[in-house]
Amino acid sequence: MSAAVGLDSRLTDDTHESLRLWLRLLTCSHLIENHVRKALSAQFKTTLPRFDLMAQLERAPQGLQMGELSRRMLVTGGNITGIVDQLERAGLIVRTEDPSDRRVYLVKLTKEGRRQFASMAAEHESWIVQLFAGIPKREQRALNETLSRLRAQLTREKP
Amino acid sequence: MSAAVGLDSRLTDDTHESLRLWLRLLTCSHLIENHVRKALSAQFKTTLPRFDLMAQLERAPQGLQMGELSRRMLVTGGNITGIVDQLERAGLIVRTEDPSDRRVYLVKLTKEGRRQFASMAAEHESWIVQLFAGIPKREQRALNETLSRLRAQLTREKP
DNA sequence: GTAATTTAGTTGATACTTAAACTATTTAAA
DNA sequence: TTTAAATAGTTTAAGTATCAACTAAATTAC
Repeated sequence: MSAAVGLDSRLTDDTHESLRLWLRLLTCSHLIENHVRKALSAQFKTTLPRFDLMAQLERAPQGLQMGELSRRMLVTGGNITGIVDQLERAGLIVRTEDPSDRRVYLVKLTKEGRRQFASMAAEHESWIVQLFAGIPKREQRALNETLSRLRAQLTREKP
Repeated sequence: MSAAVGLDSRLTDDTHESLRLWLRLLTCSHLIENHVRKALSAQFKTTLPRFDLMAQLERAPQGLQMGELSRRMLVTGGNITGIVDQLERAGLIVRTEDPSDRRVYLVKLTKEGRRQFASMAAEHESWIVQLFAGIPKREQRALNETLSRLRAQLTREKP
């Protein structure tokens, strides 16, 4: 392959569509992530990974195993251990033992965790709505539909 | 890490469109990022940030300042210092002094850096094309167009 | 022309992340 | 049943990331 290609600026017409798309996707993700991270830090003195983990638990009131958190958040298990440790130390979540399988923890939000998450989630949603405000709902739906198919494809038939 | 359910499972219909869109965007980014990171590690014993930094330099043969790398890669300056240190130690890039402004370094690829990047870039592009293979070109163009507008919006009127 | 401010880059502390090696438990096989 | 294999979670080392505090150099203001 002769023409070496760059990451996001100076892309010419002959550049493959997919590569350009990937770079835009990555750029948009980083921009939004950076915005949300700063806002979470400024307004709630917390971090994005902690917020994400609490969001997972909020949606699973029965609790989630460490491995399930790892799969849902797309990060490795060791990572989950660290974040859970911190949130547990802060009293926002608890590891519950499973009597039927002693290798397993069921992680759940505490009452205080649910309370704090509720106030953060409302703010978080309004930030996101703001950030996407310039994109018409119709287009957002189309984007959503395509990304949904992309995601299905990316998770299919893996090692 | 295994094939994952993803960040956006179990969302109900009443969830706002923008929030759902954001979670899908993030999930797709992470899935592709994870794939590329593993491939870079397995085939070239390198990392995504190092590859990204070299890609920036490949497109700027005149060299880039540390601060310009920071802005383009959407990461903080201290981070750039660390990655540049490593790539320089490996002989793939060099810090060049700018006689007209002694605070500044101009960072450039070495000959060996260009050589290594060329072989990685070709592979990288083929991975990306593969990952997007199931999305029709027409849709990729539409997605690209929307993301381009989103990006413009997200970067407008900032600090 | 000197002082104050801004800009470029680095450093240090802390947190996030991966991969690989590890412990403990459960399941399957012999 | 004893052993082997698989699974759940943790630990460790190294890389990546932020932010805030720092040094050095260039600009601006007076």
